[in-house]
Amino acid sequence: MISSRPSIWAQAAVRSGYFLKAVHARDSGTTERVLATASRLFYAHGVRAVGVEWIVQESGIARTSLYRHFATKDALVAAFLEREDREFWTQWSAAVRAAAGDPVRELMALLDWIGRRVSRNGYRGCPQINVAAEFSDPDHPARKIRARHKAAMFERLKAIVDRIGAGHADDVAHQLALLIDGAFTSDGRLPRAGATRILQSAARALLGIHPPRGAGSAHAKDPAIGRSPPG
Amino acid sequence: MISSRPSIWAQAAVRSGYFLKAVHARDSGTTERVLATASRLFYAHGVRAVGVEWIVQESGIARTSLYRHFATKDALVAAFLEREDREFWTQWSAAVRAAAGDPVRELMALLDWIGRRVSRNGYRGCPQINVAAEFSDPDHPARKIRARHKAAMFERLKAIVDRIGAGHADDVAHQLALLIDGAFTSDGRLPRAGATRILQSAARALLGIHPPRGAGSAHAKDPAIGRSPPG
DNA sequence: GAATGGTGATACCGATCGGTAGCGTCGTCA
DNA sequence: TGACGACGCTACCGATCGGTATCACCATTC
Repeated sequence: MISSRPSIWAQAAVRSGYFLKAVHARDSGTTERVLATASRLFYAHGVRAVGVEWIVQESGIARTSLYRHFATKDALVAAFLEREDREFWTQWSAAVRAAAGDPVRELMALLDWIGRRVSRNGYRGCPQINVAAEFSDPDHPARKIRARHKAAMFERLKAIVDRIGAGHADDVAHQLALLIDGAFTSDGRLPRAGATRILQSAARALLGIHPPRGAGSAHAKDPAIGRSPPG
Repeated sequence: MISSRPSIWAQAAVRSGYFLKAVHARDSGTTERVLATASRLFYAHGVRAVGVEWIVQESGIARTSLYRHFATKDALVAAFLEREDREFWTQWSAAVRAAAGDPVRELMALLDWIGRRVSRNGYRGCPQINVAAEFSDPDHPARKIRARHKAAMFERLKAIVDRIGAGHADDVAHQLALLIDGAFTSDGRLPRAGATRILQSAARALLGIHPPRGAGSAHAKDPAIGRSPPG
């Protein structure tokens, strides 16, 4: 591989959701099986470290069937990231919902969720960041999905900061995004069970909010939402 | 590649600086040529995306010579990260030196340097983070070098925060590290020429420091230090 | 002038890469 | 019962992977 991958993504990606082949009517969970296995391996080991044969072995689906559902390995990679993106926002929304109405509490609930997320066993960072770093072509689907994902995160943070009414909302939203992306790449460096505290107190400082008079850490009331996938 | 790489790093790495073969007396810059080329390609495209043949072509050094200086490709990867580590701290120290004595000004100078660093053309994130993400084996040299690098960064930040005398020094140091790692992965999302402002104002908020009365952004006086490599 | 040692060129190794062809099987539906 | 579609299996493709063996060349050193 002497040169970087050519920019053929743009044309091809136009069709049905980043190369995902049309799902056939009688499909019985094969697409899901392949995608679930590939997602797990891609996240745990990195995209380029996982060969198609490995996915075939682990999923129990035939190589030929895999290629009936995903035109190329890159299509599988794109589907992985799209799926992570969807699940991430689902959980984000759920975290916020518990505190809906009060933007400060929403933000705290969000950071509590992220703090727990990055402290999980097997957490290996944000898949969007990790995978995008493996490809240098700016037109590669992974790069585009990451860009969209991170732009969406900024917009959501910006909306919360706007509702809180702090000054320099753009800068503060960027600062919150830096904190969160930093947490994603922290790789277990944050103290055990301290990630949430560190994130929340940082956010309060950035927003100029004094911590509640009583207890030290002020968690969101609702500790639920603790499902799995990475982010 | 069905299974992850075996953990053979530990034993082998004992010898001379992560696999780097003994440099021969009459060596005339060949090691440097290879390492410089490999570093550039690894950083720009990712380690697994760059084959040895590519490095051979770009460097103009024979494949056999390359393997006389580096026992394996992984040795080259480790040497790349070690070198990035050294250059990073050299520049870090230089950035701090301009404001030596006043820890707040040191921190501001540091963040100014980082803000400019991540805004450079061709900046593609922190090589330690990027490369470590490509390997799942915790014993891989890349993982260990990253861990050491990031631990060192925390310690340096902690020392500055201690000198400033803010409360919760550990938490604040972690928060600064999150900001910086977040900036490293920001991939051009921060506003043009605004990275430094955003980092510095965040740091002041975290430290409870009011911005200087006069101008809005309060850069470190000394805009020098602008050399190249990534971080 | 011989020994030494770093270099380059070529040719090769086995393994794995992403991806495909061909064929047989089985379940569903008309 | 026959067509159809999803699937598994085997075997294969050319390309590239990381790494090595061999040998000739050339500069330095004694």
